[in-house]
Amino acid sequence: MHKADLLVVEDDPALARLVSYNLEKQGYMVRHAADGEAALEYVRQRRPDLILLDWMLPGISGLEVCRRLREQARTAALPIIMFSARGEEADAIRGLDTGADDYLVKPFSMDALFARVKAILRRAPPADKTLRFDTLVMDRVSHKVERDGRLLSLGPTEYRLLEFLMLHPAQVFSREELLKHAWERSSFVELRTVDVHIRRLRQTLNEGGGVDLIRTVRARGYALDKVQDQD
Amino acid sequence: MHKADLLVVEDDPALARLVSYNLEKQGYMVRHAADGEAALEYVRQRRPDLILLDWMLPGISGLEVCRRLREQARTAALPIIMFSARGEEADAIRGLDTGADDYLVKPFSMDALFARVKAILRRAPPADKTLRFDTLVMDRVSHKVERDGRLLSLGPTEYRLLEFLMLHPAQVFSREELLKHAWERSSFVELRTVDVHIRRLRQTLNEGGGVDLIRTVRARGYALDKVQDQD
DNA sequence: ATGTGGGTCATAAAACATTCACAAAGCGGT
DNA sequence: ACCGCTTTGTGAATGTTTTATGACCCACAT
Repeated sequence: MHKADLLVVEDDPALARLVSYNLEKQGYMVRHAADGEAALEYVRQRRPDLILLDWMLPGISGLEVCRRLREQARTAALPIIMFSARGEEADAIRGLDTGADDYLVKPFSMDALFARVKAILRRAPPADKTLRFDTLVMDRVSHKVERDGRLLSLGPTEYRLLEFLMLHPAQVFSREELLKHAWERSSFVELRTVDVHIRRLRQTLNEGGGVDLIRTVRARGYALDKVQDQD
Repeated sequence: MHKADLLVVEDDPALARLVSYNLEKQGYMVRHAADGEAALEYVRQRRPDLILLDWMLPGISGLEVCRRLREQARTAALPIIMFSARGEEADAIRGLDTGADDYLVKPFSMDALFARVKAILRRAPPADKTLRFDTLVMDRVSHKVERDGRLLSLGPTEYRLLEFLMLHPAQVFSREELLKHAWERSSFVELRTVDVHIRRLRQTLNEGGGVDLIRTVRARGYALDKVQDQD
C-alpha cells in the first residue's frame, strides 16, 4: 500500500517547491498546479486524496476552486487544506465554511503541515484506489481491470464509463448523465453514441462468460447491476 | 546490510579529516568533497544516504548546494545536515527552510555529530540500493542495470526514467509526471520527448528478447508492468 | 574532430470514437 | 396474440486522436 496522492495548488514557485519536496520526502505522491484552472483540470482527470489549496491564486480564487469541487459529487468529499496569509484569517474561516477541512496560516512550519496532512488523512483515509463490484476489480492506480481474475482490456472511454458506473453501482443513469460524467467536457456527442460504448463495454466484460453486469432500463438508461435474466 | 554512505562537504581540510575519520570509525562509508561543485558532481554520479554540508564553502555556497539538490527529484529527499559557525545561526534556520534536515553549530562534538547522523538515518533509512522488477535488476550504487543477467547499457535519461518507474512499479504515469520526476527541473521539454525516451528504454530493455515491460496506457501514459499481450 | 546522448520533428501506424443504417426487442393498445 | 410505435442492439464505415518510429540536429565531452 503506497501513500496518498496530494495536489498542491500554489502560484508561488518557491513555496510550492518547498511544500512539494517536503511532502515527497514524507512519502506522498505530490502533484502541483500553479492556478485554479490547472487544479480543476487535474482533478477532473485524476482525483487526489487531499488538496492543499492556496487562498490567493491568479485567476480562479482558492475559494472558488473549493466551491466548484464541492459542487460535483465526485469531488464533494475530497479533503482540502487551505493556506492563507496572516491577516486573511477571516477568509480562512470563510474557507472552512465553504468546505475546506482545515487551514494553515502562512508562514507555516513543515511540521505543522505534516501534522495537518496526517490528521486529515487519518480522518478521511485515501479514497479507494480499487473499485469492486461482484467479481469485477478496477485498480485505478495501475489502470487495470479484471473480472474473475481475468485481465480485461478496455479503451479509454470504456474505462471511464466503467469507472463511473462502479462508483455508483446499481444506479440508473440516462445517456445524458453518462455523457456528462464519463466524457471529456465540451464534446458534443450524439446520445446514441453511449449505446455503442455500452455495447463494447459489455462485450469486454462478458468475454469470459458470466452474467451481463449492465442492466438496460428502457427509456431511462443503464446501470451497473447484477441481475440474472428471468428464468 | 552495510552501513550508510555519507558525503562530507567541507573546505577546511582539518575539519574534514576529523569528521571523516570519526564517522568511518563508526562504520560509515565516508566520501569527501572540498567544495559545492565537487559535491554536486559526486551526487550526480553516486547518491549518498546523507550529506553533511558546510554552510560556508568556496564557490557555490552550502545553501545553494542544498537548493540545487532539492530541485532535482532524484535528490529532493536526500537528507542533509548543515554545519554553520556560531553567529550564523539565523542562516542555519534559513538552511532549514531551504530543506536541510538538521544542523550543527561549529564547533561541535563528535558525539553530537553521531547523534544527529543516527537520528536522521533512523528517520530516513538509506534508500534501497537495489531495485528489482521481474528479472530486471538495477544497482543504484554501481549504476548498472541488468535483465536476465544481461548487462544493459542505458543513457542517463533512460536510467533515471527506469529508476523512477522501478520505484513505482505497475503505476501509470502521465508524460507530465514522468517529466517532472525523471528530468532535471527547469528544463522545458516537449511532452512527446517522453515517447522517444520510452522507446529507447524499451529498445534497450528488450534487446535480449522477452516481453515488453513497459505498458502503454492510451490517453494516460506509461507504466512499468509485466503484461503479456492477449493471445 | 568524433562520439555520445538528448531533444524535436515529420510521418507511419495503431487505436479509438463517432455516426449511421438496419435489425431486434420491448411495450401498449386492441 | 397481433400490430405498430418506440427504444435498444449491432456491424460496419469513417474520421480523428494518440502513439511508435526513424531521422536529424545540436551540445557537450573525449
